[in-house]
Amino acid sequence: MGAVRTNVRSEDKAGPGLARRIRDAAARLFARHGFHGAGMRLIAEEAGVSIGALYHYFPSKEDVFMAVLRQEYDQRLAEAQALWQEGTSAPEVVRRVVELHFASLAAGEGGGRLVGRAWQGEVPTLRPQILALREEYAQYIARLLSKAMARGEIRRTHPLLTAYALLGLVESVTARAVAGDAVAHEMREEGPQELAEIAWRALRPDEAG
Amino acid sequence: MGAVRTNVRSEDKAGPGLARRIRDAAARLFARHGFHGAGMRLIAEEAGVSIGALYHYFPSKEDVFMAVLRQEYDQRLAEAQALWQEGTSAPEVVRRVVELHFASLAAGEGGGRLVGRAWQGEVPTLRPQILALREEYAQYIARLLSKAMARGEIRRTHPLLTAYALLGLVESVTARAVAGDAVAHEMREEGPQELAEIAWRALRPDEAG
Amino acid sequence: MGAVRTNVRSEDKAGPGLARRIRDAAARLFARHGFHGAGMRLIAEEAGVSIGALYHYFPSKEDVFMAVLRQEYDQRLAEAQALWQEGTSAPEVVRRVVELHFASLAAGEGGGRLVGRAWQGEVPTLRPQILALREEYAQYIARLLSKAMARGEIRRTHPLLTAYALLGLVESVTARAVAGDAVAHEMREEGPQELAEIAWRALRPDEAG
Amino acid sequence: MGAVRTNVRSEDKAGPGLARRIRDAAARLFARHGFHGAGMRLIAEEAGVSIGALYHYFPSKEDVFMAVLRQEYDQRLAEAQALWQEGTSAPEVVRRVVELHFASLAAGEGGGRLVGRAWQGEVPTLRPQILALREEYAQYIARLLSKAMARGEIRRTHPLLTAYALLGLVESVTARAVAGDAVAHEMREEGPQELAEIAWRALRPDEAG
DNA sequence: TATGAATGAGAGTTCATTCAT
DNA sequence: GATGAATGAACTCTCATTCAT
Repeated sequence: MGAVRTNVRSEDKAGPGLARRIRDAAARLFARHGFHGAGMRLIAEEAGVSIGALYHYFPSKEDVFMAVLRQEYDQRLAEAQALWQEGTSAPEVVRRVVELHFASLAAGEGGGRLVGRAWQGEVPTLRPQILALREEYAQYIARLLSKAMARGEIRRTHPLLTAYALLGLVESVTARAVAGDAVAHEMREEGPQELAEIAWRALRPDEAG
Repeated sequence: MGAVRTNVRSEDKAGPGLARRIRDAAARLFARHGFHGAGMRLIAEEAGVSIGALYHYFPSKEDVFMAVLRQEYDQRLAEAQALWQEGTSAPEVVRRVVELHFASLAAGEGGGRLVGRAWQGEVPTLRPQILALREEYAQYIARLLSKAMARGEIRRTHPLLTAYALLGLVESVTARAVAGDAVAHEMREEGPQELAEIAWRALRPDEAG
Repeated sequence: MGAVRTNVRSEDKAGPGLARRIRDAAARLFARHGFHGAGMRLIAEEAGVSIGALYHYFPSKEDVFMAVLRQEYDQRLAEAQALWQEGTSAPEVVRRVVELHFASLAAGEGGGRLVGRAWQGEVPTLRPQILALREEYAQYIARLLSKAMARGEIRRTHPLLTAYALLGLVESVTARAVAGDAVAHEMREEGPQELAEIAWRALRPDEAG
Repeated sequence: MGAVRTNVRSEDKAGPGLARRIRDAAARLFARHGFHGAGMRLIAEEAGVSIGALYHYFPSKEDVFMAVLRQEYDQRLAEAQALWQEGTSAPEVVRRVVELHFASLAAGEGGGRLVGRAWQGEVPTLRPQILALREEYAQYIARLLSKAMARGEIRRTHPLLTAYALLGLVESVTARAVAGDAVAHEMREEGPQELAEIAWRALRPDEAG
């Protein structure tokens, strides 16, 4: 600490100047080359700082990685929270969850891809923390599902399990959709609707009317 | 084709026994430590061969990795092929796809986890090949779905997209289910049924007589 | 001269208190971790000052080290000077030199060990200065020996050589005596007497009436 | 191991070619620059091998250092053992111990100086092992002293303590004697005789005839 | 005076790969 | 076929030091 203090007003974590620049640079490089492909030297260069500065703000490479990942999930959570609050109901909620997640994953170079990529393997040491991050996100969605179930708007399922299912559903398709071929293009077009449809059908209550 | 031929590969490729021993050792170590965590020295030791021998059978580490991955997918495909052929019908097919995939991923230490882990990231250089491997598997499932659609047993969707969705669905839940906590236990218990239910509801034809 | 003046240095050099605090902290850390084991950051923390302050008082780490060492030798000289002055005679002088040196080296954590440790190696750049410091101390003892020789109280030897011999004698045994085992305990008990005996026998005049 | 095997006939440890070359190069550099001053890169260059080779033979820098030190002590022990065996008696034994130790320390650049330098501090982690090495040497001398005591050729003292005293005596004077000035020259000339005289007087039995 | 963010050379170590045997 | 000694680029990380404030 100390490093991160300096002026407390901007965004959230990783403070003002350098720390943010480092984190953003790292996000790009981790997304592009993976954890092991992006060396500290490379990150420092991309951020335009010295290696020393890098270690001034983050105790280790793993900390840089986790900071990046945390920021990505925080952002995703914030976006998700911003979406409802009003009384939007069932099918709409599901559709929005799917579309939002899809959009944020498919979006370009940023750390977005990291989320779809890093939640397993890669850095064995970090696994518990990474899974915890993902769990936080999944649980937020699970809570939304629970409320909808309580209101009878979707059928009763295991909420957390269903949340993970929805995330995986979207991530898997997105991963295919970012490739460069014709099929990928097709998927980017139809993906959100098809997935929303799938999700909604999976969750809608039985039509026992 | 291609899909059906693949499980032959693992026979003729595996050489006189040494190649197979190496590949199996590598499968264990990659699954346990990831691509970068498992060094060539370690693999050689685990396989009980010299480094020289290792390089005699595989030109590079990446080749070892791809051989492992190919073998895993081949095995998965073979299992999938073994399941139907007879006239099993729609909900049953879906259920079996889900359960099989779930089982093979959740199964302990083996290369199973590799499949759920490596399809993204980790080794950027290998991405195209890894995605191609996954595509092959996805396309096999897509073909199954297409046939079912043709017979009117499930509703019409984008088959490949749907296949990816199903894979992601299962993988995501499995990844959570292999953790050690109570929730994980719960998911391992309920996972297959819940997921099969989700999948079937997502795919079943509209009940409009 | 020189020898007598030195213990004044530690007063005027130590500045307004901060310099002294730094030097004392450094003494502890150098003694505990060696020159390379004690970083400037660590010293600053132990002293409760900023790195900036540290560099305000000492141009470099080597200067901190030399200041510590100088202070240790000054203190040792001061103690030595305080001991005689009156007409204590030969065997007593020898005994006291040995005991004093032994005691100050064996004394716990303080900079004492530094003296027994740093007079060789560790920081090649500083060797000349460290040897000079040691020489000053040795020469003080050599002068004492010379006087005793002049009075015929001890036999004639090369005074400086003999002084070094006495220092080494004590340091070597002390170094062994600070270990934690039973032998070390034994040596701490018997060390001073045995060494004093050895030294006295080595130096006493031939008994030829 | 494996590396060290290859052809088992030469000297003792550190086998045939590279390992020996590395160790000798390291001995020179550690003696000249101290443990921290001699980097692995430098050692590799001095030995004319790659860094990889260096790590092929020694697991870590500390191992290189200990190998060097062990070799020095082994050599010293071997020399010591070679000297008597016949029935040389008391004053001669003492003189030889002193002279031998003096000679081997004063001898040029080799690892000789290391022994006089490294037995304290420098690498805190290695202290126990270094002290153990020194202890082994001291105990050998202590055994010689014990035998002489048993035969009544020298007076009864604490043998190990006395051994350490003798070593320190010589080392301290040697350290001064390797400097370049006139006094050093003087000490190199008179050192052995003066020290032998000191040692003999310290140890000879009381003349109670 | 006093601070601590910033620097960057250099540290020890790893590891995929080569090649003479 | 099979070995493993040898390579060296690249890695993460440390630390004495500087300097704008």
